[in-house]
Amino acid sequence: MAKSNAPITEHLAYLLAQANREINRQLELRLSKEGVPVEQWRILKVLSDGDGHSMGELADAVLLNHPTLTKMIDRMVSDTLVYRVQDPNDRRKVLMFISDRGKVLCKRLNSLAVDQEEHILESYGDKSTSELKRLLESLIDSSN
Amino acid sequence: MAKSNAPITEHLAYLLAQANREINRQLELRLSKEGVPVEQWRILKVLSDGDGHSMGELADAVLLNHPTLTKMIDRMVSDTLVYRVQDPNDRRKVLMFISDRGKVLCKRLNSLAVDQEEHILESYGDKSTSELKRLLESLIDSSN
DNA sequence: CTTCAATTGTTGAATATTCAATATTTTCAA
DNA sequence: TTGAAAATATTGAATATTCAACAATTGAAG
Repeated sequence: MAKSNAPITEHLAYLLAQANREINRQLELRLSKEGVPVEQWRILKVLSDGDGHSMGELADAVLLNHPTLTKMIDRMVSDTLVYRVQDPNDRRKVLMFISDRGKVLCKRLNSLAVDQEEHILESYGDKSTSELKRLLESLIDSSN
Repeated sequence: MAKSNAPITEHLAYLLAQANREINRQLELRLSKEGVPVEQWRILKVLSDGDGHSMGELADAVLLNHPTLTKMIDRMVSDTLVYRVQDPNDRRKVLMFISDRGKVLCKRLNSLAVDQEEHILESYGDKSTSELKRLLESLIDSSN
């Protein structure tokens, strides 16, 4: 049974927030070399399969609320990293695509992100990393 | 070696963000019963040892930037959940204390938070939960 | 068919967060 | 002891996020 007087550092919610904050901060630092926020990297990465993704789909995938995504996409359209196309099959929907410029940027960002993953692998270890990933995936699964 | 074309769902940074978002959303939902944001629960919990904590210390502990914490504390002071005392030993510092009202509220919040932990234990399992906590702690350690 | 509910995306106002600058106090070296 | 640098917290302006309302389209029941 969980104790209600346990220090906050023993709560799973807190540990997740703390770990996320730290890892995200590191990634942010690397991506800032290209002046791109983490969320934009996520967007480019999801779109880099070349398919069209609706805003709703994209919002889920990149962990952003709809209005926040809309405004971020507005900026990225201005920067010609992505573009909107009305879905011909369902005209309520907007399909997002990555541009050539977006693809080029995404490649550079991917390599910065991989740098970080490798840095984590070094200091944290191969075994721990893959075990942690496995557990996180299963936690996410069990929460739906 | 990490692959730069790996889907975003294989990045540790992404899995952490996703898990954190989901668990935090659930906790938020429970705490909303008392109309309190997660960060305020963290603050009350840290202060509930009865000691005075400086703003800097508190900001670290509750994972908030200094200006954000200052403004949140302003609200909590208005609600008489906490109060400020100038540190007599170092007058640059402000020591934060929890009020009696804050303590009462904190108890109710703790039990909501424990509800959630127990819900996670049920659906995710005892073993996985403690193993995940262990790995998260060690990741955080290795990142400093 | 028509109408009403549901889905999808955007907007504007309200709210919250962040960045840079500031004020105060302490530390420490000259 | 003095003066410059560091540490601490707050403020205000700029930015970002969220909430609720909206517009457009589709789906589906009558």
